[in-house]
Parts: sequence; C-alpha cells; structure tokens
Amino acid sequence: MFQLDFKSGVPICDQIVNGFIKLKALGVLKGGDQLPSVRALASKFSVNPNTVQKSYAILENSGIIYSVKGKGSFMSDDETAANAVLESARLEFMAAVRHANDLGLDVDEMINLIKQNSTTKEDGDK
Amino acid sequence: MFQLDFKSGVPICDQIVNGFIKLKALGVLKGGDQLPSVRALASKFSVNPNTVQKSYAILENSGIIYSVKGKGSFMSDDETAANAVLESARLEFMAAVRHANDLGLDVDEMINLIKQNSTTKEDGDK
DNA sequence: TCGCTGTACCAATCATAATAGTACAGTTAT
DNA sequence: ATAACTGTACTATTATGATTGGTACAGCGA
Repeated sequence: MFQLDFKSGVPICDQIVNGFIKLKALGVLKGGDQLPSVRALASKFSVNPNTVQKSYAILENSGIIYSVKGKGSFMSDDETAANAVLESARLEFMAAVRHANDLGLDVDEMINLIKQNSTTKEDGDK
Repeated sequence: MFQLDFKSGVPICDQIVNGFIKLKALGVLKGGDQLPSVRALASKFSVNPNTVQKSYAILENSGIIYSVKGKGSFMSDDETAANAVLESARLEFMAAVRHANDLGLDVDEMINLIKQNSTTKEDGDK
C-alpha cells in the first residue's frame, strides 16, 4: 500500500487517486481485485471517509475502478481506462517538459536527466 | 511580455514569477534591464499591486531580480541565480518524470515524447 | 434482522490566493 | 522644497478549495 504525505501540499484525495493508479501500473493490483472499503481506508490513513469517497468517485468516473453498493470497490479490468490514464500522463508530462523548457532546461539535458534516473534505479534502488 | 491565464488555477503571482524567469531564459530580458513598476504591471494585468509586489519579492529572494527603493526593479546579472533556477527546474522536472513513471509511462516513451515535441517545434512553431 | 458496503448530502473549518486600502521610505526632476 | 514616481510594509477582507464532521439512505450477504 502507498503512503500519504500530509505536508506536501498535494490534496489528500489526489494522493489516494494516484496511489491506486500507481498500484495498478505496477501490477500490484489487477483487474477484479477488491479495494479497501471507504471507511477502512479512511481509518487506516486517519482521514475523513468523505475524502476517500471523493477519491473513489474520481477513480470510478475515470473507469479505473468500479463500485457496487453493499459489496465494495474493485479494480476495473477495462483496458480503455488504463489507456486513458496513459494518455493523461503523456499530456501532463508534456506540460512539465514545456515548463522546464521555459525555465531554461534544454531538450538534451532533459533526456540526460531521464537516462541518469533510470540507470541509478538499476544500480542501487531498494 | 507574457500573458496571464486567470482560469488556469495557477496562482497569479506564480505566473508572473515564471513569466519573468522565462523572459530571462529566452534572453528577452538581460541583466540590468528594468522591469515594469509594481503599479504599472498591476494596472496592465488588471490585478492588485500587492499581487505583483509578492511576485517581485519572490524573484528578489531568489536573486533573479534586485529592487531599489525609489528607482525600480531590475534583472540581476548574477549567474548564481540563473543556476539556482536551472537546478530547481531539474528537480521539478525529475519529480514530473517520477510521477509519469508512476502512472505507467516508461523512460523510452518519455524520451520519444520530448524528441517529438522538439521536432514539431522546429517545423511549425512561430 | 444485523452488519457491512457505497453514496449523498450539508454545514463548519482551515488554508491560501487575491483584493482593498493606507502608509512610509527612497529617488528623480522641476 | 515640492511633486511624482519608485519599492515596501502592514492590516483587514473576500473568495475559493480542501478537508472535516455528522447524518442519512440504499444495496448486499450471512
């Protein structure tokens, strides 16, 4: 399970949404897997159930999970949703590239930074 | 001069800060160039002078500009400040890379996206 | 029926951005 | 000296969004 960073400034509900998207991308959660209940996750993270519910609503509207009253919330196995996530990730990434470019970072250095990051991961991460 | 996007959700003062950093990175403004006065820029953008003043204070604390009471605000020609901006841009960019990775975007695709973007810019942008 | 699940409200709280207004200090030119 | 500009410093207020707290309803399963 993922962690929350309460002092990061990133809204809690966004962190929860991204947390489950990440677990899906990593293969930790697969289609059909059940998510914690709204109340259970709220208790675990010591946040308000409404906040978790909001996150689940966002995830369901995106097609990433589906919820059944009385049963629970489950990871969707719809590939369309995963593709939508990828597409939004592309758009978000391109915005970051443009912003970095505005701040004076050129394309070659960005590529170098990415490559460095991936190699350091291979070497000594966890 | 840059534009403000009031419906983007990005705080006005941040947009102003980034706007001047961009103008510096692009070489439009160089060390010693005078910035518009707080009141003039506020009037031009139809925002509150306090908002502009906040932006200028951020820029001055970062060493990107320097202000003299009664005279005005000017672009700094201190390379240290520019380097600090570049370094923060690197950190910010790496955070975006990690986030995109969390969402399932792999390193190769990010590099391809950057290269595509730079080539399309050469082709048909302004 | 009981206990769990998701869902839907609404009001209150908290933090931050932005506004509005005023005042003070330094520079420049007349 | 005066006027008109510059940056700077406050305080108070408004607006917005995230979060919380609480309650209520609806569906599922033992």
